[in-house]
Amino acid sequence: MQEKYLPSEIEGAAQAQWAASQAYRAHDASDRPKYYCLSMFPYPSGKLHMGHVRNYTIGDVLARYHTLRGYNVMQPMGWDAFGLPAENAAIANSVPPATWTYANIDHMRAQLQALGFAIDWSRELATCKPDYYRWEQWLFTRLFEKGVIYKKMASVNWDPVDATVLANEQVIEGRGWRSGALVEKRDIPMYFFRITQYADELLSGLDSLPGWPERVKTMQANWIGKSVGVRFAFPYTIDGQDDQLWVFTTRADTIMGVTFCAVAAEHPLATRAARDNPALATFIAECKQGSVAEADMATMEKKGMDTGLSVTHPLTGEAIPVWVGNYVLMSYGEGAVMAVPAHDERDFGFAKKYGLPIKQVIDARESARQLQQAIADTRANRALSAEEADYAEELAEHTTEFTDRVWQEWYGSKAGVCINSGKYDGLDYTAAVDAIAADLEALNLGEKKTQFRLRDWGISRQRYWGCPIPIVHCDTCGDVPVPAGQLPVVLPEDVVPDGSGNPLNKRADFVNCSCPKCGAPARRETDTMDTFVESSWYYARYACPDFDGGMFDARANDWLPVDQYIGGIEHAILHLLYARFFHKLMRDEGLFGAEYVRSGPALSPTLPQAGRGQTLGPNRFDEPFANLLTQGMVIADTYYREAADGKKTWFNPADVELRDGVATLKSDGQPVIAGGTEKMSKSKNNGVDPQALIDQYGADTARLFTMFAAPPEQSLEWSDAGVEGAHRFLKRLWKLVYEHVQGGPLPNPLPLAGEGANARPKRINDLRRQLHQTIQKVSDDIERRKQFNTAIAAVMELMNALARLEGDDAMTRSVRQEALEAAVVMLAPIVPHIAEALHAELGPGAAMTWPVVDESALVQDEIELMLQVNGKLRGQIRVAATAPREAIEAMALASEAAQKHLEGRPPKKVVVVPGRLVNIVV
RNA sequence: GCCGGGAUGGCGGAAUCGGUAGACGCAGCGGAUUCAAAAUCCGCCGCUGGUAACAGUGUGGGGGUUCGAGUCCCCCUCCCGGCACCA
Repeated sequence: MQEKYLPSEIEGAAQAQWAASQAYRAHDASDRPKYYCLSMFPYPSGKLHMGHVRNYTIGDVLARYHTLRGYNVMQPMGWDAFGLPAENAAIANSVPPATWTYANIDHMRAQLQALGFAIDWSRELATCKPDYYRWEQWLFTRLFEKGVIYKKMASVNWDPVDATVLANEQVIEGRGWRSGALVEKRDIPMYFFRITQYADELLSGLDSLPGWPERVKTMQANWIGKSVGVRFAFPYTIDGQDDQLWVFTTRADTIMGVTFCAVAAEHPLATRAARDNPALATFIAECKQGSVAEADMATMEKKGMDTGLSVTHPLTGEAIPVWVGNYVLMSYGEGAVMAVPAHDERDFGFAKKYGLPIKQVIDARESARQLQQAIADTRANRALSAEEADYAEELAEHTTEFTDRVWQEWYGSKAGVCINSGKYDGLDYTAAVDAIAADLEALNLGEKKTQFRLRDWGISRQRYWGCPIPIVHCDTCGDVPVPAGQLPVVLPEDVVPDGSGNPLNKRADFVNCSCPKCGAPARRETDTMDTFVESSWYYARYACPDFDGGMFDARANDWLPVDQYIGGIEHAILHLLYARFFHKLMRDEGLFGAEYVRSGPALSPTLPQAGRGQTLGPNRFDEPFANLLTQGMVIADTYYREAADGKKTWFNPADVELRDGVATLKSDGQPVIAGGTEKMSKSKNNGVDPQALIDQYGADTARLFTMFAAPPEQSLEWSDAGVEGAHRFLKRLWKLVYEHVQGGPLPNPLPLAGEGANARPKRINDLRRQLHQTIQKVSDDIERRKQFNTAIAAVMELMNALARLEGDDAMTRSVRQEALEAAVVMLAPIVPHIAEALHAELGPGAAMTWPVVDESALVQDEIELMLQVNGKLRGQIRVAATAPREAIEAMALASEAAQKHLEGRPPKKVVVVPGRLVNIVV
């Protein structure tokens, strides 16, 4: 055995051996339970960044752990290869996006391989390849014919100078990123998926996902935003025509307080009013400026203008003025809202600004008063609990008078009763909504309706580098889907975009075609699909990436669902919701989950086992990802210098030297300014190149540090010193094994486990107890808690104890062998290369299996309890592990520490928490 | 603006079900080894007072529940993620 730990040597050898033996090939036919472990595939941006290293190491730890536990593991990898950055690179360097993308993929694949991930590379796929996206096009045509996909107008950001559609991130402070032109909203036709048709199932399905983080499920539920309300109309007559203005509200109980309506700038009423109102026309044009991003809409100043038109209140018959509001969106709901300034904060602000009337119709004070009366009655009978007293106090704050001067929280409360509302006076929220909905329905002017915040998914992109939408536009036949036999519609790869519109429009060879229905000359659709479409089904294609007879074969049934999905928290809503939606679409198309004909032996489905993570129930094809782990960002320090004109130059932390709290640039020795710790990014130049790390310390050190520095779900702060600490641990581990192996062969089997503990010295039993406690903890940390930093810390503690264990007798050497063997296997998921090398040195020939806990090693006769007096720690007592409560109490009271702090006072109460502490209350 | 998270020593973090706050690692300090340095090994290390024993104090800020709160409840501040065309 080598005395020195040489990472490059052992890592190269291990990787070569894994490749030669196809060690990580997932077997389609196996009698072992399957474990499908998937990390979100990367966008091939050029180089791997630390976020990737972290993501894929987490996945690899779980994959390797389950392999050691006897599962048939599949861990695939691929490329989310379509997208905007390739077009940006093309504009900057005049390279076709395809060329750039394929070069990046080759580079990043090599980097992933250097990190030693247990990936089945035979399943690799890239979404920009026709053999992948042809099935996306095929599914599109089926869904189009089924009506799941439809066409409608939608708003986009339009750059009038570059004559191109901009992504939201390309709009900076209302201007195009390259041209600097003021961005406008423009309506263009787009294809939409009817995701709203699945809204209910997407919402209720969250309940079948115990293996998902609660916060992700909450975010998705809020995003879907199911609300029950009333859709109703304000009738009006204009140009001698009777018509109706429809709105939706969740606060129908406040309908008697409507003092105006607001419509979107694009609403027909607004357009009609602007016809003979030039000022309004100008205002409407102004509303069309700016980006379509919701965050911008929500934070901008709320502006409006009177249309001069009015509609009739359906219940009171009053004339209600109609305003145009820049905050009302045509694409949301009806493009119009009723405004109740007294009970909606936004309406209140708007009314104040434009001097519109505010009419109170809800009195939350009344309900507060009733509750207070109830509390007073209770008080007369008994004392209030602390909780009740709190509540009473809170209620008291809600009894101030209504005033139209300042908004107060309780104005928006649903916990009130109607006032100033005629026949509805005195009704509470539910009763008022019911009564009002019934009256509107009787007038044929409204009904109760369930509405979702979720909108249909627009997938048309006016870009080149994406999956072509397989539609042909024919003058006579309309939009005709490309027949299956003519798929794929291949994207030409020799194109260099120039930033002004979609270059596909200029490609006659792509655009010109004949109608599949009538054969007449026709035009091919040049919009491509949202790249979220590709990432919505790739996980299923990994089961059968080589299948060219259809989207999936029977192997998809075997491997789905994904047992563990790992990716960034930034995907909590969009990607994960779209993938869940797609899964249901594909299920309903019978692509998996239905009856199928299989050839060859089947996989065993994942066995639900205690503590083995969550497994989906009987409907295992309803959801794509049984368990989800959302990892945090990788962040690092930033440093910059500011030029006279305020322009900042950012320096990479690797080029900065820190001494006595002063940061200087290594190259010139002059100081730089610390700019805080932020997400690693190109713009702040604070990225750490994983390659440099691998070159200097090896892949195992990079993996160990990223797993040790923080738990997966938190953000991870980069630290070069911390990396060295991780490397030092591996060197210590190597040395411990080296010194042990130098001692020569040991008896087989080791004389340790089972009975006879009494015959062994205490230091041996103590070490074995720690060893088996560590096995227990590490198993639980990896499998259930998915918290690897504490698992590593536990093994480090074990190694520290082992280093302190002295003696060269057979017993000591045996326990050392047992501990080292177990430690090496426990670390193997995290640092597989060194683990493999050390395992070979410790137990020649034997295959690695996860260590088993020896329960007998865990037994303890005596335990230590903390002793508190009035909740303050005052000492410890040692008691027999089996001591009864009374004996513990007596010992505690008799103890010196207790006597000292009791100062003769009699104990009022003694709290005994078994195995933990004793608290004496005086 | 709305939705979801987070805040613990000089630093990253631990404390899993309300029960010893600071495991493990980094940095720092002291020592061993060395001609010297690097590497390695050993010890100390929240803050305040004290030679010490010990005492007080301490988990972003304010209030509360409890024998006991980093953990639960209410209010506030700051930071981060998402907001439908970045992926």
